[in-house]
Amino acid sequence: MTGVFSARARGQGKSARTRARLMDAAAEAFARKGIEAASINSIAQAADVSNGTFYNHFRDKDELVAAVAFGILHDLVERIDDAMQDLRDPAERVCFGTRQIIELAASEPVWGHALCRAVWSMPDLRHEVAQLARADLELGAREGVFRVDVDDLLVDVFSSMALMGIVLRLSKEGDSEVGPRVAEHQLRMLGVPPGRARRAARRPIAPLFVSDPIG
Amino acid sequence: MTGVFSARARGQGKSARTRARLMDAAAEAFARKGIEAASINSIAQAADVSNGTFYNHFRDKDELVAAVAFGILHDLVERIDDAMQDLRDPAERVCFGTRQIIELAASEPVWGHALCRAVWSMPDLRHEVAQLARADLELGAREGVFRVDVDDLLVDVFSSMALMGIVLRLSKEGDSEVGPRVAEHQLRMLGVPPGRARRAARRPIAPLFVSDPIG
DNA sequence: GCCAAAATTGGGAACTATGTCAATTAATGA
DNA sequence: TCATTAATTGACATAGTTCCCAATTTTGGC
Repeated sequence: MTGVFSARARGQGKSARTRARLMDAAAEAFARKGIEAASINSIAQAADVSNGTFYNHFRDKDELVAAVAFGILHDLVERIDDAMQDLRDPAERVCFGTRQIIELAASEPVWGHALCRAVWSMPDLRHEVAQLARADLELGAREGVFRVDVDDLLVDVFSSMALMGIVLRLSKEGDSEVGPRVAEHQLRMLGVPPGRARRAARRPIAPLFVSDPIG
Repeated sequence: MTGVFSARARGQGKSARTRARLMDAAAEAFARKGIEAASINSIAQAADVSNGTFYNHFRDKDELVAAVAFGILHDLVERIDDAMQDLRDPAERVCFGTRQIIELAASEPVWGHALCRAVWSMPDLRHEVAQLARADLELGAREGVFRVDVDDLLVDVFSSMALMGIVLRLSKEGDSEVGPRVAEHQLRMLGVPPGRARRAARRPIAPLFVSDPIG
């Protein structure tokens, strides 16, 4: 069985395919033994390439972890986006997104942690994913529901709150209230009146079934 | 000259003093050659301790980096706290703290980055430092300036915003506006009316002279 | 206080993983 | 076909980590 990254890289150049093989092998190894315990050599071996080849595709292990984590995050975001088709209210969309990403990341601790670790070392990837929330923030601003200027800084600060939500959810400190409460704080920051923020953030949402982010 | 950590550990047990010596040697080596380039062996040697001893005090290099980074952060926070003696308004105190920590961390890129990375892997240390902001949040809530319940989650979310500020300030994306803008978003989240939040966050502040966080 | 047992700390050799590099092989295209 | 570029290889140097034993410190009963 060939993993998600290889599948996605089919038809692309050899370099992209080798890179994808490494990422699949890494995803498998990380999930099985944890990130620390999976050595680069074993990953390279599982991908049928030599140690040296690994370094043609990734600067170091951190970059590999980041690439895999963001790949999976991208999948999750797409899935959440699909599930949001019918939601029209920007406040509800924002809450739904934050709460789902927290729950999904929390349901896969290895990826949740990898993500939190990767986010800070790879500004470009972070930025790219953060922009996925941007559309909803701009929609809200246009409709006057959010009373802020939407720019890069706002998007990043907004994302950092969700990220902290993931960390709290993963650690024992947090329970299922984390998502709604983080979302509520986000809405308040965006200028939604407290009462309305509270109600929107606590509205029940259908849990998203997560088969297995790895493939 | 003996470093800050050793000075702080004077009078404590031998174990604590050895640990402090390692941290001082590490701080010095990190600042001089960068974190990557400073090997455990060279640090242990500089601390007059064998390689194996290092691992009696730290699980791995990351933990050492985190310990040093948090130690320095602690110093910075104390210094900021001193400079805030005269500020009585909770909103202004919060803004001052956030803006100063962003500027100070940004003035020491090595530590700024180390901190951002360490924060996510060391929940206990993160939590401890985050609590330093708690007093001001509670003061504001008591006085009715902040309209939120102050609890662990709020404190952590609040901290994550400042942390993102540090990251943005360190990367090229951010300029000197980062501090005020992050602080403004924090105040809005805390329930301060937008106009007042904006004014408080943009009030000029005296830059804190930073001699050298390392000692 | 004193001593023996237990726990912790220090030492350094052995081991494992990371990352580099010159040499080799595969792909491209004129 | 052959020249040029790109991708891969695996041995090697370096750094990180483990292990086990000796030395030291702490603990707890007397």
